[in-house]
Amino acid sequence: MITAGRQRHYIRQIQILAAVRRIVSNYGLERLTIHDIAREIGVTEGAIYRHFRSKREILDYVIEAWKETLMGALPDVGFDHVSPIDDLRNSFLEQLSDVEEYRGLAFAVVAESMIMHGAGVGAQIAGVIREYMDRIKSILHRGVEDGSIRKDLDIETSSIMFLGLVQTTARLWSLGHFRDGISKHANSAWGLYLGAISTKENSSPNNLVPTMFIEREE
Amino acid sequence: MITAGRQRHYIRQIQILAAVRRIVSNYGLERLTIHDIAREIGVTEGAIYRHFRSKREILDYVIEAWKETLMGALPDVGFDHVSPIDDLRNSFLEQLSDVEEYRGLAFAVVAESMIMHGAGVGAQIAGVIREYMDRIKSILHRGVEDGSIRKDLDIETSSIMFLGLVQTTARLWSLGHFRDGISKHANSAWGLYLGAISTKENSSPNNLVPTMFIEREE
DNA sequence: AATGTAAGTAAGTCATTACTTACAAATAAT
DNA sequence: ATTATTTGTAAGTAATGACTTACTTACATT
Repeated sequence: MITAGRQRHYIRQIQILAAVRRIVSNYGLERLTIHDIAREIGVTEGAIYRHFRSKREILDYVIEAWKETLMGALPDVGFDHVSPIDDLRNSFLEQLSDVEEYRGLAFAVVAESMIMHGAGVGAQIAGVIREYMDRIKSILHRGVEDGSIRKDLDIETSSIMFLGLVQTTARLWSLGHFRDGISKHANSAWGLYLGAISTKENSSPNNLVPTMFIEREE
Repeated sequence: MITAGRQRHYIRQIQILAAVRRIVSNYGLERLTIHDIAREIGVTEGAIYRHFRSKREILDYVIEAWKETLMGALPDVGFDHVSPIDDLRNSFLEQLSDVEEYRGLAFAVVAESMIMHGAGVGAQIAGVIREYMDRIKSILHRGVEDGSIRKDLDIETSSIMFLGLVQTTARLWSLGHFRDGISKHANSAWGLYLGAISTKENSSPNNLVPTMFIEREE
């Protein structure tokens, strides 16, 4: 993407964010260099430093954006109107649709691998994941209370299974493991998970349609 | 670890493998440099090149070792003596005990993040994972045939869930998400998975003890 | 004991990377 | 219209990383 001429500060920041996503998706973290980010936008290295003081600051920005996407797929705290099961299903499908949209690698996967890079970034991402898991757990608790989720479950384990199913589906898809779209698998995966956690009554798989395909800039 | 004096070729290769594990576990892929590998063993950089022609060759060796560990946790093909459910449970628990043993990061997790590093290594690891998944799927098929696993399951999805549960448990543990040992979670996780895939009769969770703790060098 | 080889070292080369600096042009403010 | 500020470039620097080279030392074999 070549962007002629000057651009405003906040525009460039967003362009840099998009460039980071594209580079990591297509070539991996190895090629995530200031040089390549600059080239992707059509600008020189120095220009990048007009908008971020350091590479680390760029990563902070990227992680922050990822966090918002991730947490945005969850219902707001204190919003008990919708059933916990529906909340979980919506979050599940929305996250996987995000993956498909960013075609290549979801931020979930990208961030995941950033964990291995330097203590600072890793700890930051671990924190986001912890926050996310806490929210999942609280939804599961609500489900236990209203009787839609089995009492005898270990909530911790159930939340891990949730995250694991999302991440692994995303990763395998990004590795080219699936031919067709991700949504077919998303539905089947949700059915499986639902069967594992729900009280017997509502465990009727294969009646689900992906609904939450939200718009996003590229 | 400082190793005085000369060592034989194959000894050094194993030491290098161990050094790679330790470095990645403790400091991440960023610090996986020839310099640091050499220092870890107590030797100079040049010496490393007596035993491997390139860094890539070291990674190949590491991936090969990881593949053997991974596949070694699965039953041999054509070995139908043990029930499919038991096969899966053994593989599941063995893998998680591997994680605990290498305290810090299992190879499963390490390899996972290597995916993001250069097309070559990524493709290689993707291949190993594909092979692994095929084996899991064939075990699941056997279970469907002998009636211990539900007919109505999507095998692909079920295998993803299996991998996801292992990897995510491993990753969260390595991120310091759990205080106590991993085995408690391993049992609870297996119970949850078993409940999701097995025909109703045998779904009795919480009656499992981790059995497969195999010895391994450090 | 002599000799060939395997294993090791010290000191490089060369490419790359994050970041800086001195200066120029575009845009906004007065 | 003049000035100040923002955004950009060209050309660096210092550090680092993979890999090489010329030379040395330990060791096994005959």
